[in-house]
Amino acid sequence: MSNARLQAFGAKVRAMRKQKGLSQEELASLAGLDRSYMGHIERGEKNITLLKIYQISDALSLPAAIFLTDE
Amino acid sequence: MSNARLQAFGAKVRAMRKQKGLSQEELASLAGLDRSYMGHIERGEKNITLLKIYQISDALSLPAAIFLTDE
DNA sequence: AGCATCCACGGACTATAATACCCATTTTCC
DNA sequence: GGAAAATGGGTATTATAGTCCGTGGATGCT
Repeated sequence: MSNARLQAFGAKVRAMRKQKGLSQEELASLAGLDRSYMGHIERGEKNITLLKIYQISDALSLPAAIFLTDE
Repeated sequence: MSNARLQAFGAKVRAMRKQKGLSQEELASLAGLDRSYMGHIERGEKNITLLKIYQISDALSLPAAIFLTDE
């Protein structure tokens, strides 16, 4: 599994996570996700489901929509 | 599977689909999905994956972000 | 050097999304 | 009222999302 849109999503997550000064493991814990899964997401290797997207956006206190690219 | 955010997503898909004057079957066909699956999505019964969200937004020629609620 | 933190990546397993059917019910329109 | 179109909702199977464990490499710090 690999796709430009998934990579764009993951890159956005990573950027926002770093902006908050969190490690992958810290964000994963906040979002209630597995640490290695968070790594796969940021690398764009997984086709994440909608509710997981919300778990991450909740953990970062950001609207979920900002993680989706326009194109 | 049932959840307020999934229902909100489905409601948005339905609203946009009707605005374009399409049937579930027509939209499903445009998006390359099964008609009954589209029904489940609109009713908020499925936790859709990111790439499927894009398939639907592409079919409707709308940005994917508009289907995600802020809360 | 040694220790700690962070991340990439993999394997094995479980849960569930997604596909492809089906039939019943509702809605639409003549 | 009746036919056709549109939708609701179920079932069974396959594909894959997601979990849980580990290993190794890179970096920084004392």
